[in-house]
Amino acid sequence: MAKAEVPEVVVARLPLYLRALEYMAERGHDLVSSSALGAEAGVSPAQIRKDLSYFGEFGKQGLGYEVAYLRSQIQRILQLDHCWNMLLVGAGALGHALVNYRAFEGHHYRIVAVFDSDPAKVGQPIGHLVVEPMQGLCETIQAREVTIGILAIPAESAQVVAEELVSCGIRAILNYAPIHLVLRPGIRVSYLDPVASLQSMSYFL
Amino acid sequence: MAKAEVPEVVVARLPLYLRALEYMAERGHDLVSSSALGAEAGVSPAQIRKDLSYFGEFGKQGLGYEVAYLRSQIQRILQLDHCWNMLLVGAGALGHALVNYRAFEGHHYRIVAVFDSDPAKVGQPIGHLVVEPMQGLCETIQAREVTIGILAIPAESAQVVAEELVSCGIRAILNYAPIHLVLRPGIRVSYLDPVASLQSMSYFL
DNA sequence: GCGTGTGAAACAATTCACAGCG
DNA sequence: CGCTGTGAATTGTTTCACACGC
Repeated sequence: MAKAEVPEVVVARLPLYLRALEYMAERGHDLVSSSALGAEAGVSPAQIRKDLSYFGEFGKQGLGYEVAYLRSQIQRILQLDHCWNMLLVGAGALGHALVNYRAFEGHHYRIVAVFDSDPAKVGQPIGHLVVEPMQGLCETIQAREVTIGILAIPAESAQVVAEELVSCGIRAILNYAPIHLVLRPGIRVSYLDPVASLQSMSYFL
Repeated sequence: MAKAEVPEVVVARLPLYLRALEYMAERGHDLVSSSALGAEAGVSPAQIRKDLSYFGEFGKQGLGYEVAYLRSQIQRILQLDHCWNMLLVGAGALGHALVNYRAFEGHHYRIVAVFDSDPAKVGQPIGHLVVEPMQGLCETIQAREVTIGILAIPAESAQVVAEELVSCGIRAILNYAPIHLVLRPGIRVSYLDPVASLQSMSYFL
């Protein structure tokens, strides 16, 4: 079976499977069962099979899944067959870490420009890029076909900047600012807030 | 009603409410309704009321919630009334950003030591700390009552280091390495992987 | 009237268990 | 025989809707 409404949780797990498959490929595995993949990804075998069944039939009964094939199929489903251009707002310590983060390149994501509202930071080199002033935002987004914005700025300015990104054509935002963004429907936002993660763990300690 | 099994999703939302309450307090709000809080936190009013009802009755009928009171109650529930000592492993660009991240201090989390296996990095200053060699890990954890470990290291070494942390008494891990950690039950792990977040957004673009 | 707190209803996600195929 | 793919059963989560108190 293919198509139909795919729950978001299912989509959110596909990257975990992909990651696990990459490690198994490195280790030279050709075939993998849903149990083995589950052990590697931290998910139950039944869940893996159910999740994959939303998108098609990728396994061989009695054998398991071909690592290389399943990997390429998940990449296709997640639209990872081309490189995504991203733009970063915020040239602080986190911004530096993100520009220098190697895993983006290895996974077809590329930060093509860095912006900051602080005039003192504009012009400074950061990795292979140079910090640009906010005025150039829209032009860069449109000229370089940037679809994803990364916010590494304080919560105070995040909403305003996010709106600006969206008005320029950005369709997804990776938000490191600890604030909920209110944007028009259809715009995807992912939140990465270490404090929130820590706080929910604190409950269980 | 108090106690009973609280679902993890509920606990995971409390930090969002707390964050929203902090902003409302800054803006001078004394009272807030579940709808207003929901708008700020990106959650439905009914859900907020249901979530809070797992822990007690915090609101006033016809009025809403007292911002300061609800805030203090959620802090209490999440055990944020004392400071949590954390330890960081990995003195790369991300490690630097984390040590200099101001929001930790403002929320009763504190990185008390940084470790790295690279001899070239040991001894280097990073923020107000100095990078230490891995041998000192256990001693620091026990001497300084460190309960949370942060992994900002490559995936290859994350499992081994995580096991070491756990064997020294760490009870929660904030994991930036893109790999699923297998640890004994009771150890909490939060995963923060920007690539995984980006990949699941890519599906919808 | 307004907004909380909460059972009951609706909906969603996960696990079970087994037919079917290599 | 082993392991996938999948309906059915179970379990979990969210929304509804209304009694109750301010």
